[in-house]
Amino acid sequence: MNTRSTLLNLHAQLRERVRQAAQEQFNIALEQIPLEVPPRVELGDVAFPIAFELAKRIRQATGSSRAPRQIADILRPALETVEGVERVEVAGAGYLNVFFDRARLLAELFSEKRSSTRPAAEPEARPKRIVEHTNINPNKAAHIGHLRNAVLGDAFVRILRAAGERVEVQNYIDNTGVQVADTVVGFIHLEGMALSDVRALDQSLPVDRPFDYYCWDLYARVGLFYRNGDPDGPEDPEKLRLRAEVLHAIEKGDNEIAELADYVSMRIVECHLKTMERLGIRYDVLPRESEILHLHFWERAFERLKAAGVIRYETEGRNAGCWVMPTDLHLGTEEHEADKILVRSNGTVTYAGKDIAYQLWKLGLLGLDFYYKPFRTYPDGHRVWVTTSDAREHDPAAPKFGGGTIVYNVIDSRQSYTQEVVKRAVAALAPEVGADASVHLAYEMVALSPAACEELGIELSEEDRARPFVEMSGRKGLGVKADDLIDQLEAGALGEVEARHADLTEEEKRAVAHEIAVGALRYFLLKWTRNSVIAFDFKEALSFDGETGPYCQYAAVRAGSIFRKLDPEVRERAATMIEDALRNGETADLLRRVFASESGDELWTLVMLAARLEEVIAQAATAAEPAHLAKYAFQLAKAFNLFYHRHRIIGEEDAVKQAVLIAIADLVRRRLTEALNTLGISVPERM
RNA sequence: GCACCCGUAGCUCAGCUGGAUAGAGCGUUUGACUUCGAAUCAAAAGGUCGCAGGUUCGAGUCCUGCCGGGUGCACCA
Repeated sequence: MNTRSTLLNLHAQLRERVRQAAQEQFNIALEQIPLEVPPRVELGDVAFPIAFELAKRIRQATGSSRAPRQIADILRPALETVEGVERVEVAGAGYLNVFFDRARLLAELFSEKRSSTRPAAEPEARPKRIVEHTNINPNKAAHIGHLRNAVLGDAFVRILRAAGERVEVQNYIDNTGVQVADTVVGFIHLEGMALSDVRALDQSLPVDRPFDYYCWDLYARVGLFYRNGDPDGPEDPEKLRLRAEVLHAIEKGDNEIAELADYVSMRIVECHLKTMERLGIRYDVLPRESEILHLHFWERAFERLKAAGVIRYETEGRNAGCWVMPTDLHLGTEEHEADKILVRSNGTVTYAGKDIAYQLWKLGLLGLDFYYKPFRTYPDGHRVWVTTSDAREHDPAAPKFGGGTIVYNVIDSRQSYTQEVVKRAVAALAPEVGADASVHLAYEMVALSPAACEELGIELSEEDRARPFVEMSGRKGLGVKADDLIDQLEAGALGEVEARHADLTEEEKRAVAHEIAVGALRYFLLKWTRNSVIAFDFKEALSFDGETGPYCQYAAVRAGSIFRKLDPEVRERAATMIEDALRNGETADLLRRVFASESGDELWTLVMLAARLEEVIAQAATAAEPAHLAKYAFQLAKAFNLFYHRHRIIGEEDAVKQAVLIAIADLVRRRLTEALNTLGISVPERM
């Protein structure tokens, strides 16, 4: 188990007392004891609205009614004797409001010197969770929609790890799909290139227009090519035949086209990983679709699906000759079939089928495994592995991948239906594992605001202009490339840094600008909840003011600068005094006096907010919603900025008050930094 | 047609398993740098939480029905 924080411990004790008291006083067994934070600090630090619930239960059990306030009064003594509680009040219609011993709690929180290195006790012993994210088709440069996926997935990974979980990160590579085929069609039929030509071209490209950028444009040209130059025209069956040929050759393998496709796709994967590393996003393993095919994962899954009666062969009707999985997810109509086709009448498997096989492997239910070889090593030594179907290439040093207890798939909510099919198929094959082991971590798309389209020089129809957003389209080359956006953010941040810190070296300035750019971008993508469509707007995304990453970073930097300038002796004396309050009642009384003063409530509110970090991380992990943590980080930064504005720490003359201010600033600095790190945002020394 | 998601301040969005007087950012108006950094802070204005019922001691939150918007329902991935 993870080391419990001071605050969570107190919560647990209070809940237990409520449970006992309800049992002893009213003979009622409570399953859940809701605990809430009162709207204002004058109403206490935590509140239990449990008397209302008990009033109802007592009436149901005995027929006699008791006033909630009276019930709360009876429960009160049980809470008052908990260590760390100063007093308990009954308020409103029957709330039990608990007030903590501020001096004691501050001292305890201050002494938790663990910050970001807090060891989650033996995560190795925890059941493995797998998070799959990024999953970009390897045929063109990444755009901001892909970034939302990767940043969301990566933040979630960090949140799980902060909560003490063991996590494996996978990035699925669809290297044999239609989109790769399209780019390959471009090289062969539009450019007239063979593998050697593509290699030479790749070598000759300028750094600011690398291979993935080239393919971005080429892919858009292929889209036009299929439609004979008219973006809104019909697709030409003759041209589509070229795609089918290429796709077939890729799937078959062991030929020149497949080699070309392999070069293109893996070069693009390299580009994607480079882009993602700019944002601090890394992976453990890259499972590839080519291996799912060549190592016959599908055949194994197919046999089991047939044996279990999960799928059936259609002999008549529209789906004659296909293997389908019946579903009741929606009703079938003339236009739409209710059943999901897994094997086409020509014998080939659909995406959903392959995904079922892959999901079974991820859960350790398939009974087959990939071979693995190293793909690349990050500067700190962390290695990413890629799958291979060639046993001779297998590196025995490879860790054991797959076999997760819970698998989170970070995938666009537009794929909810397919994900539901996959989940149900797995649950039908392995009822002991069930549907809950497969989690679709769905999120809404990133679209473009009309203003963003204008800035990109995209012509909008009357109709589109009236809409709140316009969907991006890789096929049309319509979108904001990830690296372009990061470049713009870095340029903007560099300008701000230069204006403030002319004394830094070029290298230092660029490093700080990079941290700010990453902070801005990651926060921008995380501040929205998952089911909110992001209408991308340049002005908003490039802003460093208001609810942004740099705002949060700035608060932490200011806190840091206090400690850079604070006399170490003063700091040491303050720490000694605060810790002494844990043992010495007189010292504790001195601290209590500070909290009882005019600004006491305001100071305490900040302490309680900072104390809530673990709770928020746990909640973000359970809800799989990093936005909760992002909102919290902003709230904490905002509260700190207010504190910073109202109190002079270094110049404070009252030694006791100064000690309290120092302890609070230190606590908030540590908590804010940890919250930001858990979102993948670092805090520079200066900015 | 069916399924899922969303309607909260001028705009963009929060609102944890139902809880006390519905909150932020942007924008608007007005103030605060001789101070540990103004990428900051403060104040003002801004709301029938889409509409109508229901459950509950209590509903922005849960249920039903409408209205409005988005997405999906491929022998694409």
